[in-house]
Amino acid sequence: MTPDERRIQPRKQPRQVRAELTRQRILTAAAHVFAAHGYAAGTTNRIAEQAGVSIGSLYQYFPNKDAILAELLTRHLDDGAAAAAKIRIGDLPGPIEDILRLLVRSAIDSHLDDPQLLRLLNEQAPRPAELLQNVERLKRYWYGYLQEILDGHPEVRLTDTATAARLIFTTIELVVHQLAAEHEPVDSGKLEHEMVAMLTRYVKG
Amino acid sequence: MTPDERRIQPRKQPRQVRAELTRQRILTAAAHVFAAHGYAAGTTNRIAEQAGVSIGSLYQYFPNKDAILAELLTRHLDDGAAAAAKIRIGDLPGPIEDILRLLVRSAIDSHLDDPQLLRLLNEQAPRPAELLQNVERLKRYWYGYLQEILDGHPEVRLTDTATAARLIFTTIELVVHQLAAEHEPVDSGKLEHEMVAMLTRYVKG
DNA sequence: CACAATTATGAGCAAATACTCAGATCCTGA
DNA sequence: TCAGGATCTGAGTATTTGCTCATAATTGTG
Repeated sequence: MTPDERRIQPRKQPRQVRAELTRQRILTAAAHVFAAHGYAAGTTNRIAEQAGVSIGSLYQYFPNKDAILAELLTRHLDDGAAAAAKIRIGDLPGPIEDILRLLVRSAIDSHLDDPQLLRLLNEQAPRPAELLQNVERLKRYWYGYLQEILDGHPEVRLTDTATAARLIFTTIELVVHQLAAEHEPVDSGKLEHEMVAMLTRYVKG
Repeated sequence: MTPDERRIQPRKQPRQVRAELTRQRILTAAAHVFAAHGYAAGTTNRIAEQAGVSIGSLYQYFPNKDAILAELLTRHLDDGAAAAAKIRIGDLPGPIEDILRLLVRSAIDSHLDDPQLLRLLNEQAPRPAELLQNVERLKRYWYGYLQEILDGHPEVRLTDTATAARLIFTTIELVVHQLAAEHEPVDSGKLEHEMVAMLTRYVKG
């Protein structure tokens, strides 16, 4: 076990239901606290308190504060991967607009429940190297996947599909996060409509 | 002087050149340190050290850590306002593509020098209320300004120009930041080209 | 030069906070 | 039922860090 892993791996595997419940309560509480106070001000004691659990219990399942955030981030990444897999199923051509709409909607859906937290994960988290690699890997996967779609779709008229793929992915990710978390959030229907319009017109040339 | 102001106002006005130099060195150092370590881990002592100045001197010109970041953010906002003003001068119609290119290029330019720091300012900074209002105000200004352009330009075919303005502004801001700061930054020429293409096709319907 | 104002210094304080550990409590299997 | 393992507790520790203040050095001025 490398020192880096030790920073993230759970200290103890829960063996009773009670323990697993505690773990979940801690994670839920952490999500709330981080979203409300930010990472630095989201203290471990505060998390424990919000979870209705002693600080000692918290450290029985998470070796340090980073690990808690890491777990939250991992979950989000898994969700992203699942979304990617789901979309791949409906791979058969179909209008490019529909594909883009799927992507946009999936982003909106997965970030509508707790936009504050997701922005935090995306931006404010001090990520250990191992996790950064995961993020990087998933992002690369998406870039490649998107480029494949663009390259293979008859409606698409783009020369630089590599740059386009990065642009599209980043636009969806960031803009949805931002506009959904803003002081006066945009109507998600309008957002979807305009965003899909923008991307569709873009790729169709 | 309200307590809120006291948190931001410089403690002392420099009266000798030496003092102004010190102030500048502190700000430059802070930009480096914040960009390299993030806000929380960018300690005041580290900033002072990087500036080659004692910690006491730092606190002679900045009442607290937030004030340093606030100054950096204010500068950035001022740059943004200046860019807006400059663009307004060339207001006369012209192809919408040129206008959009101006916006995109201005964003790229202003964030190419220190993308790390600028992302930080945008996202990670714990902002005192007063500053948040400034950010909010400038953003609103941009939204309104962009919508005006869209509404008044003959080439533009959009129904929901309000949402479109928010979408365009946010896209430019965030995507430029992100892609310029990414592990393998995009070529800024390509980025400009694709981004302008996307926005232009969008607004032209 | 003298002397006051300005600027610089940095050891150290107070507060915050991540994290530990020795012991109490609870659960389960035989 | 009950022993032993699993889980929980929370006061306390070690460390970090924003910030102060008494003192020293430097600069402008008459």
